[in-house]
Amino acid sequence: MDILDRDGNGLTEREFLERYRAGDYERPSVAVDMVMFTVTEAEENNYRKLPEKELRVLLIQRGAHPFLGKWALPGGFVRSNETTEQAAARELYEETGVDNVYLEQLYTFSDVGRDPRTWVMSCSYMSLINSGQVQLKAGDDAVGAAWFKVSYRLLRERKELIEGGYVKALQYELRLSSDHGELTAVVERTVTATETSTATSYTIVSNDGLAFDHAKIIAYAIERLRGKVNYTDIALHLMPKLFTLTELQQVYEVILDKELLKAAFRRKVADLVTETDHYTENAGHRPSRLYRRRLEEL
Amino acid sequence: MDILDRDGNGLTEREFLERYRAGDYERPSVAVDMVMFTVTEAEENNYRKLPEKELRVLLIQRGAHPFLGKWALPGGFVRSNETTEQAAARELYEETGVDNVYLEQLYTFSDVGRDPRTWVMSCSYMSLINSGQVQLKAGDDAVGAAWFKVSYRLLRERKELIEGGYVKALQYELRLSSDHGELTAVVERTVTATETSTATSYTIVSNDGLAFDHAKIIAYAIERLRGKVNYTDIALHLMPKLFTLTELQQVYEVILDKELLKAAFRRKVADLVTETDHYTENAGHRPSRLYRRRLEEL
DNA sequence: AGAATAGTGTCTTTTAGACACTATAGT
DNA sequence: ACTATAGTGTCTAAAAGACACTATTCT
Repeated sequence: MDILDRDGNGLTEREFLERYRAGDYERPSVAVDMVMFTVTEAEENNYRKLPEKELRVLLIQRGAHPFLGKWALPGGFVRSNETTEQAAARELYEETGVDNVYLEQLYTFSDVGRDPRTWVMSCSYMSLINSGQVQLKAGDDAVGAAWFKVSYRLLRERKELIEGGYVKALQYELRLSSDHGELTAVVERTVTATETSTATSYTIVSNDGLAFDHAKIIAYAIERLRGKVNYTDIALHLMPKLFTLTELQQVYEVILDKELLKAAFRRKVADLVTETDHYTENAGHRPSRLYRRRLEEL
Repeated sequence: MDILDRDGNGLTEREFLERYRAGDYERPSVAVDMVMFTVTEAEENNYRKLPEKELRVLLIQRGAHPFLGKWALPGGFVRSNETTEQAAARELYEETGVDNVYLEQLYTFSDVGRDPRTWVMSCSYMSLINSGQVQLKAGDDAVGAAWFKVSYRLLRERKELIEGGYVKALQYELRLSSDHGELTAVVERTVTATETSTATSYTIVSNDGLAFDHAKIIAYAIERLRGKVNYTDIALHLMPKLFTLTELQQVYEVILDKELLKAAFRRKVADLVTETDHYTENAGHRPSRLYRRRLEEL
């Protein structure tokens, strides 16, 4: 054994690890919180009109303190024999029974006091579930879970010059609605730029009905989703196996909260999809070709 | 007090919290690991030639087990009265004496066994420090810290069709060099796409000289940096207060490891910078206008 | 003078935006 | 026949790529 492998106490790594005892300093609990998105269709009474798409997020009504009765993101604590990713997949499966869906780590929230019980950090994940994979049990009150329709809009914009830089504060209104009522929160994203730094922080300005700092996490997830929609095929994970280009466009529109031009949209997604020989039937208009997500690489 | 505010045990939230005792389930330690980038200039013997820029990352040689003698990212444990962000800023200041620099959370790594001592998650941060802010003490062996030149290149690419999808594996060679020698690692990014999901994972294929899973963290940071350079002003945080457009272009080139066209580059960064009335002097050629980062919003 | 970089003009190619036109099943 | 959507063609505007040309200082 080389002398260089021994530390200041003359121990080898193996000896060191055998003797190692975790210190007594305080450790946080680490939870995963899941922002699970799906897209659903509103009912449409006109037989030939297409139903409108809605972006929805799953929330669970808390049956215990703290935030008793408030709505929270599904989540749970990470166990010592799993990664945060595995914990997220586990929670996802327990909550919705779905497996093998798009899952992406978002951000680790660690504000002091974000959980009134004890020191808890939240490692948040976003998952995209296609509407076919999970059946929405409307009014399934038993489990206290519901899919809330998402609206996230710029409310106010403030720009201020400070010494050697500027502060830009954007307030967004987050509105979540379901049969169980409507939850509203205002989340502010503040960008502080100085000579040498740029820092972005999120704060909850007002919050009616959401537990913990979950308004912030949902806002962060929506922003990530909106950002990625434009340069990845992420939105395709929200589609069923077969879909029309108009349906896909509707999903883009509901995510971005913005209307898109048909011709330009079709050019843009052309190489994200593969056409099939199937068509829609029994609509009150010209049938539409069905596509699927392109899996062969370009 | 409304009856609805009481939980199954008849407790109000205040009563619940007063009685709350953290459970005995195991908790992880949470560390922050800092990927600190800066750009330095190589010496140039020809008086009229511009010195080449180099992207560098700060590493610390471990003086204790585990990974005794290996190089690691600076970092430390998060304390219960601070956020991960504050812990990151604290580590940054302790390590380099700089303050008020660009800081961005990257990803939380939680692989089981990533730290042989105990259960440790790493919340990683990237910081960009302008070369003027921190003086590189070359050969300052006392603290066991050194700035390593970064090279990160695609080594191998493998694509494979699997049942209902494909797997794409990209191997990158990470090469870090300084007066203290050269460290090399190969990191693989694997994208697994199926009908309903797309998952990306990183693995360390080989590793010579880096501690823990830090090769993975550095690779992740470089990819984030490369991605953001194209659509944000992030690279400007690596510049001194005054700089020429050619210097800025060199920084872009060293980050992207790719040559850029001058005219196109200047158009692209035009509204990220503000021109000043100052010029470089005593170069063996035409003087160059100096710019600073644009802080007034567009 | 000549080396080396600074800075601009302009042509081409690509991409995005805008909008109009044609096509077609189903009641 | 008419409604509502499907799908394409084409013009324009903006952005990116390519390259050549002129400008300027210091040794």
